[in-house]
Amino acid sequence: MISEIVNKSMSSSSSQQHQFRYTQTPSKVLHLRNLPWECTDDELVHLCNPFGNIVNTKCNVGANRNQAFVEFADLNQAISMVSYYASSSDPAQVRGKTVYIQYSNRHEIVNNKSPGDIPGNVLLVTIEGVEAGDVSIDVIHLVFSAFGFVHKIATFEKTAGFQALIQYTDSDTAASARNALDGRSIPRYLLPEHVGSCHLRISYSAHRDLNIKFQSNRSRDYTNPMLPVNHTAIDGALQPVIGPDGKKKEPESNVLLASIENMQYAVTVDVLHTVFSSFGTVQKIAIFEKNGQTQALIQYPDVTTAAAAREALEGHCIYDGGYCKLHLTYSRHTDLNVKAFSDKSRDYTLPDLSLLATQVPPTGWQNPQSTPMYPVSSPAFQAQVPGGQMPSWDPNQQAFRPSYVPTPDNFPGQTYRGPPIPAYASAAMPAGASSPHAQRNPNVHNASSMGITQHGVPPNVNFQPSGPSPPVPGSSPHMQTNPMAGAAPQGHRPYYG
DNA sequence: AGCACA
Repeated sequence: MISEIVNKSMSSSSSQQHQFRYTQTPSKVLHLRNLPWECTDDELVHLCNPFGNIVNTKCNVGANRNQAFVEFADLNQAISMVSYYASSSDPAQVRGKTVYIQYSNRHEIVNNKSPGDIPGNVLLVTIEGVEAGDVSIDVIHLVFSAFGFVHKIATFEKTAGFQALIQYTDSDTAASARNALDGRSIPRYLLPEHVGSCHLRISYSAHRDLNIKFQSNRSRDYTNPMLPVNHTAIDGALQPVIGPDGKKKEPESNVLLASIENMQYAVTVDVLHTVFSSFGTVQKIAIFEKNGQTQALIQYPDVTTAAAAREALEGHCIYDGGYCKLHLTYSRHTDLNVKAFSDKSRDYTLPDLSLLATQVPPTGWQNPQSTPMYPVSSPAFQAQVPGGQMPSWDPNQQAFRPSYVPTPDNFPGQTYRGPPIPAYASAAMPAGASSPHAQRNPNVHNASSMGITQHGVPPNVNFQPSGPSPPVPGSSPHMQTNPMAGAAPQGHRPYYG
């Protein structure tokens, strides 16, 4: 007995713990633990209200969501509750669980509720890591119907990403869906193959009743089957097409979505422009991060060009050695809204005054099949694109780039490990000739010797558009013909697991 | 059963 006490006092030698255990100064904020994880604010209020006015609560706190804080208007009210249960024979309970109450070590509940935490019958769901086209409204409906009747769904795209408003009958249903799905992932088999993980972030919407005008591919009202159908939205070019194999195919688009795997090297707007310009005029480029993976949207003037680029580049690596492997799909977008000139985006369609003075008139891409799809010699690859194609903005023409100052530091030293040889002429370069080790000498930074002062072309651009000739197997050690081939088995993860 | 969160 005595030794126990001694041990305890010794083990709790830290002043923190000591204070915790013995000198809890009263606070009008109470800390409640051992709550059921389903505990609601209402239940907290119900429990604490008899002792005073509750001005704030914070529920479902902690890793197990089994703690809470309650703030009384007055310190004496908190004291009365603590002392009541300190001497009471029957303990405080929520849903039959004994709740342990003590003074919090803080004196107010701060930031109790962001708007999204105020319960309601409408959920705001952010689907991370996907584009709007990746998750159909039917999939969303399926997933969220598991918790109750879904009245309405409206989807939209915001800066936060692809979002959906899900309307349930009541906030209890909404809460159960939120509790079950927040942070979880939509099962892989319900998603297109190129989608990696896609986590749901769920908060409450302030909406009570969504105003759905049409049944369309972006909104549904399941309570009103008579609602007019927006056929253009449903049947339009954006509607997924079922391929001959019965699998969903994304509709073609003039905008490609590139997911870049194995991003060993920075992939800049310039690099992408270089790569994708081999197939036609690149109008706009936007680079962004989705779930830690770099993606880019590349806009061509027409679907045909985009299709040619996709066909040729799919599965290929920008850099030798399996680095920066491209996975291309069609985007839902048809016209990107990008900053004209930033490090993550470019709009090549805008007139550049400094360019117009000296610019060669742009010539449209004529026949991608009849000419080599990529320049044959590396240094001035940009200028040598056959067909007279001249982008309205040429990264190699420094004189025409008033606001663009190359910053070599953009390449972290440890990744910029070699001469920026845009070995774009894969045909002229035997597979394996460019061994990664030979090329990535950390001491070689002879960018300018290549005639390419633009920093955006990292080492050894050993790009191998297939075009007329098939890809060379084994040219990149890590290259898989089908990038998804190895991923399929583990793609099936347990439902919401 | 043991202190949140931007």
